[in-house]
Amino acid sequence: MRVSAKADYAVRAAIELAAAGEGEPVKGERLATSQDIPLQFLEHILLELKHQGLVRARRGAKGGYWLARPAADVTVADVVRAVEGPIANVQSMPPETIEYAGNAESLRDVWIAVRANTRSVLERVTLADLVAGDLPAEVAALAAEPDAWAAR
Amino acid sequence: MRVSAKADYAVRAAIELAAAGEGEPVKGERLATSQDIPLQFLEHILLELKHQGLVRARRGAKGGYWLARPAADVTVADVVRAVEGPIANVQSMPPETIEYAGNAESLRDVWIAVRANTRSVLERVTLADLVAGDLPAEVAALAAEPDAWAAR
DNA sequence: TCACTCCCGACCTAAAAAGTCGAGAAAGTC
DNA sequence: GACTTTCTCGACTTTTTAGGTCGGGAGTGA
Repeated sequence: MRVSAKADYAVRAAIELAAAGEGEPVKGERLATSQDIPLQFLEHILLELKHQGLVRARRGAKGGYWLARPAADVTVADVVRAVEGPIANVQSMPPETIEYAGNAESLRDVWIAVRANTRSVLERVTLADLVAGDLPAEVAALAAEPDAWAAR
Repeated sequence: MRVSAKADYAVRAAIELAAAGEGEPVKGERLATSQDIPLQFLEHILLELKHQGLVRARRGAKGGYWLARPAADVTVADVVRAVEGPIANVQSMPPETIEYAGNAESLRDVWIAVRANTRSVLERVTLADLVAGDLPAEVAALAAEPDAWAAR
């Protein structure tokens, strides 16, 4: 039940790319320093994002990375999935494929519900939202609940 | 973004205990076979549940495990937290303690929202609900969405 | 051609996940 | 009181994942 450093890094790097806009490519090094991410690790992450078609890149002087799509069309879920694969698995199996014995039958529905609820946040927030600091109402409402900030 | 085998095992074992009712203690071996969990691993899990006050146990012939509280008072979140600690962390830090640089500032709110949404499912479902196969309306509704079953 | 920057496989280390072993300690039974 | 049963619990192992590092190669622009 946790978000890996890799996924967190990936989203932050993507946010920086979104913030940079359509202008010129951003160098890996600048992404690394502005978000305080180990450069060589970040390069691998950016490469994965590129392979997944989220990011484009050019080498050489004036090279760097940029978003393949408008920031408003890229959700946090897209970025997380690009580096982590499918969201919210149980024992590294997607919940809908698991068979539970007898009494535990309904447990599957619980994991499904958790996944659905997770997606509903991650698929709704775009990189453009994040850069603007203006999250979708439903998400903002969740984060505004004082109880949501309690450590548990 | 995944549920560990341990947490899954713990919940399933707890469900079996809930299903057994207030009668006599259930042996570890029976829990292991009915839910197909490696016995010795399960014993460690049950011990943790005991240490967290969720379960009680007695040794010897006629010994076994039982729930310390009524099944309707034990949520899935209680069980998961007993074996995994706090739910939904980023880089093993609770999201509310993380500082994000500049453009990524709002990302924290996203992780907070994800956690809140996860809790809202796990804290609402009790072991009694699971045994009855009758989940709370909000959770059942989430699991009923056809889209929730799509692998992603 | 040269400096720059991404590309990418190989490698590494530490920690976590998942599970096993074996001795011991309480509880009930005969 | 011996015996059996069942939980207790620390130590150990094994496998996988997380989170990196290294170093060469290859495309790009000046």
